Amino acid sequence: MRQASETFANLPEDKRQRVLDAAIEEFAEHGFQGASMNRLAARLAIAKGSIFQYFGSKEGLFGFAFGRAVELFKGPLKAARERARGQGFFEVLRQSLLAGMEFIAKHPRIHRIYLKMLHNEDFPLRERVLGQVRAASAKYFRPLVLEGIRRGELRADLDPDLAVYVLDTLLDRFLQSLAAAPLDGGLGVFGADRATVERRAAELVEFLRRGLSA
Amino acid sequence: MRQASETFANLPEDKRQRVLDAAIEEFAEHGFQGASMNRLAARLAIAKGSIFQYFGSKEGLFGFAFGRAVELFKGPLKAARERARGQGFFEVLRQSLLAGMEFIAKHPRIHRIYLKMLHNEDFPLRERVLGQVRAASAKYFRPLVLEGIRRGELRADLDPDLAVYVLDTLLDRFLQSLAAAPLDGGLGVFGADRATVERRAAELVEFLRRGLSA
DNA sequence: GTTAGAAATGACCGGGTGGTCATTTCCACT
DNA sequence: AGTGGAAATGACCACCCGGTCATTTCTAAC
Repeated sequence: MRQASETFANLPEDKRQRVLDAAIEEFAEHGFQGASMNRLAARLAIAKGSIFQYFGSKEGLFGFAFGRAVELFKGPLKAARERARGQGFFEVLRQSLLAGMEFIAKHPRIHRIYLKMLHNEDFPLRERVLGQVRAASAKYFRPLVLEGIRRGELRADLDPDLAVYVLDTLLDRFLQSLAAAPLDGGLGVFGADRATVERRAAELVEFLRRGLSA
Repeated sequence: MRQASETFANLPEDKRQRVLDAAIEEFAEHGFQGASMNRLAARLAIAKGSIFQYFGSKEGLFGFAFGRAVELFKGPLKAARERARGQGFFEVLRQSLLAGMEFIAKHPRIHRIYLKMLHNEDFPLRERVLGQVRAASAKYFRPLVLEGIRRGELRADLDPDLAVYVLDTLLDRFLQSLAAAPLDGGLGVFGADRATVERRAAELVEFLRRGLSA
């Protein structure tokens, strides 16, 4: 996370929050390149000069606002693993999906920025942020898979690399389906109510448990 | 596909191709919003006015160039299905992955535009193009799954909707991994040589065939 | 009421944007 | 060589961008 000026640090808490919220919204709607500092200032009904006084530049604002936002992601995932402790591989999987859903439901704009960042090369910090996300995912799933094999829940000759990749892929894309209609496929989870999505998540996990082949 | 002016239609074939190629490259590198008509004109070493004479607007250019590009996608997929005819569900799957790889290897910039379009709302024709892609995917996979069940290759109680979704997800994302390092996971296919990628593709299909559970 | 320092302001800057159009260049046909 | 219409041109337009900074406004201590 980049640092903001002392001026910003001295601001009252609610104003700071208002500014960061509006910034996240602007970046979520328009991406980094498309975001407009003029529009942001107008939205906030404060002078553009103030924003530059706080963060120095558009890039500085993004770094600060997004850096603060990703901090929010760490809690829920740990909680999910706690919740499902000792209930087996596939239950941990299901709980992780639910945790992801919950985070997205609570912070949809952060997720949208992440999605835009995936294929938009001109976001600042892109390499670092995406690298961290992927590394965190691998660090999360790999022990899970190894433990699953050890306990006999998963096939002994499973390729862990491939298994981690498939899990990461399916879960990440399932969460993408919640936010982007074209990725929904025939699943019907885009914009669906919570119960429907939870049911589909459980079905997906069940699907993985049973495998494909006859 | 939008239409270009008669002026453009009258141009010699090689110049038309040069213009469209450069346009695809510009959009692939910078997205729709970020693409610059000035830069494009400079690249082509022709006057900006000419481009506007041909296509009327930036949006018109994109519609025409991209519309022509997606036409190229239809052939290889049909060929893949032909090639694997009668060799079973999973062989068709493998051949389809190879066809996707081949297309991306031959037209990487078209694929990049598609990827950018996934999460960038301001592309013209976005809804229509992405909807068509998803529909084509479903239309391709669904009979494959149903046939697989009928022939006893796939579990009889498989949920076809979910199966189609998983196949679409995994294959699409595998192809994304070829083009975007952060999506590679631990797989090692980003930027890898053809043999490596083919091996990984075969492993992925094998993984699907055998399933996860013990 | 005065004052000092922090915070807010918005006119202004250079530069890039998509788009226009009067003018020039080109070329095939007589 | 002359000519008519198609094609190419690039100066120009209004607008918006990220960023600057001299000036004004606010606030709190005395």
